[in-house]
Amino acid sequence: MAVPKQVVPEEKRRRRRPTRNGTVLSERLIVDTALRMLREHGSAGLTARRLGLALDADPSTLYRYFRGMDDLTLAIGDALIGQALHGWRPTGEWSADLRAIGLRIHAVYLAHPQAAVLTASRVTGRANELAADEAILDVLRTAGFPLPETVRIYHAFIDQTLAFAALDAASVALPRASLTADEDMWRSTYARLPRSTHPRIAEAAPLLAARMVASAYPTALDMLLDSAARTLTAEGPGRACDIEGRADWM
Amino acid sequence: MAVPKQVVPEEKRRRRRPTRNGTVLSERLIVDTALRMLREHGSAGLTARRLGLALDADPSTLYRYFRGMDDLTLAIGDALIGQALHGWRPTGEWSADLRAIGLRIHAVYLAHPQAAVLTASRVTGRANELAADEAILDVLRTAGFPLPETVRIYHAFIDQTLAFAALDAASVALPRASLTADEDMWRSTYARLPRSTHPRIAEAAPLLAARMVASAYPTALDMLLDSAARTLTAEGPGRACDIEGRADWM
DNA sequence: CGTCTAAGGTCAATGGCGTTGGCATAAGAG
DNA sequence: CTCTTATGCCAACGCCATTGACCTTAGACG
Repeated sequence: MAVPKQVVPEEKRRRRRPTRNGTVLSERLIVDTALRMLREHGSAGLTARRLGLALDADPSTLYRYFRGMDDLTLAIGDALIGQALHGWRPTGEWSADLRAIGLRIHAVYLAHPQAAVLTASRVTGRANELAADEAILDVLRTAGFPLPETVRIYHAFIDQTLAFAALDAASVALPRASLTADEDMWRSTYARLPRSTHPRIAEAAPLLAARMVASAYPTALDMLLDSAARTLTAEGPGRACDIEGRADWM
Repeated sequence: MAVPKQVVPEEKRRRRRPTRNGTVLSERLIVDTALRMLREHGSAGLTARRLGLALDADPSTLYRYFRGMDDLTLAIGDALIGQALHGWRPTGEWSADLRAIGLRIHAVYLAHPQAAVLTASRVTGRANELAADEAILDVLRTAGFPLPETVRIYHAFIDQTLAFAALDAASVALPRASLTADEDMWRSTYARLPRSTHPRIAEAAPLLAARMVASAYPTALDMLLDSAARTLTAEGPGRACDIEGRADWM
C-alpha cells in the first residue's frame, strides 16, 4: 500500500479520534504538554514514552503528528519565538525597540530553559520565526540604516541574542546539583586561588563572584547597540564594516 | 573495604594494567579517543559502549577514570580550552590580544563542533580554564582598565565568545541532512517569501543568503571591542557601565 | 625474591530509550 | 448506512548508561 511514513499536516486533519482515555490530540496540545514535561523533567526528560504517558496516548501515536522527536523539537522552538513577540509593537525608537526584542526573546528562552537548550540553535523557517525576522529588519530599515549595514547588524543581533539565550538557558537547565556546583565554583575554587599563581583572578574574585552568576547578555547587547549607533550618526562606519572575518569554517 | 566509588586521580595512578588486548589506558588517551569518536559519530555518538570498543576495553572500565559520562565531558571541555590557548603570547596591544584570544577559542570549538556542543556551556574549574581566565583579565588590567570595568568587559567577552562558539558549533555539528536543509532555507524559503507579506526579508534576501551561512562572531566581537575602546579613551564610560540589567532570571 | 592486597580490568544484568510494522476501530465522506 | 482509511494501540528490536560481583596481576613491602 506504500502509504504511511507521512504526517498529515495539522490543517488537513479531519478525524479527531480520542485516545483510549478520552483526550483529543492536536499539535498544539502535544507541544504544550511537551513544554510542561521539559520544565518538570529537564531537557533530557522529554521522551516519547513519557510524553505519551502524559497525554494518555501510546508513544507511537506521536509519529502521526511529527516525523520524529526532532520534528517535534522544531515545533517547540517556533512556539517559543511566537510567545516572545506576542503582543509586541514597535515604538519608533530603533535602539529601544531592538533592545526590547532582544530581551524578550532572551527572557522567554530563560523561562523555558530546558526547551531553549534543544531549540535555540535550530532554524525552523516556520511562521513565527519569519515574523520575528521581518520585524527586526523593519526596525533597522525604518531607522535609516542602509541595506548592507542593516543585514550586518541584523545578523550580529539575532545570533548574539540566540547564542546568549542558549548559553544562559544551558546553565539554568543544568540539574540542580551541577548548577549549584557551578555557582559555588566562583566562591570556592576561583576565590581561593593563590595570588602567586593567579594574581588577576585573585584581585577580581569578589567582583567575579557577584557578576558571573548573572547573564552578560544585557551588557553585550548594549555594547552592540552602542557600536551600531555610531554608524548611524557619524559620517560613516568607523571600522570593521565589511564582510571580512568571514567563514574560515565550513 | 567500603568499596571505592571513587576515581583515582591521574597523578596518583601506579598500576597500569593493560586491557585484554594490550592497550594501556590513561585520562589523556581516553579524552583523545573520545574527541575522535565525537568527530566520527556526531555529538550524540559518544557512548560508553562505543568508547570502550574503540579502546579495546569494557565500557565499565571508563568508570575507573571518570565518575560518569558527565565527568568525561568536563575533561573534554578543558582539553579544548587548553588547545585553544596553546602557544599564545600577548603582544601588548589589548584589543588585538583579545581579538586573537576570542578567535582562537571560537576556531578550536568549531574544529571540534560535536565536542563543543557538549562542553561550551560548562564551567570546569580545571587548570586550562583557569589559565585562560587569568590571561584575559591580565590583558585588560595591563591595558589600564579599572577593576570594575575589567570585570564587566571580561564577563561580556568570555560569555559572548563561548555563546557564539556553542551556537556556531551546533550548526556545524548537525547531521549532514539537517545542515544542508538549514543552509538551503536562506535560498529557498526566505528567498521566495512574497513582497506583500514579508517586504523586508524579500529586499534583503540576497544579502541574507550571503551572510547567514557564515558566523556573526567576528562582527559581534569587533562591535564589543569597539564599544570597550571608548571607555578607555573618553573621560569616562559613556553609558551602560553599571551592573543594571541584572539577573531577573534565577 | 616471595607475599599479598587492592587497583584496574571483565562480565552479566537492569531498566531506560526511539522507532517500526502489524493490527484494530471508529470518524466522517458518500 | 456503508465503507475507507485516518488514527489510535501493541509488541518487539536494538540501542543506551550504570552497577555489583568477580577475577587477575602489578607492584609495595619484608
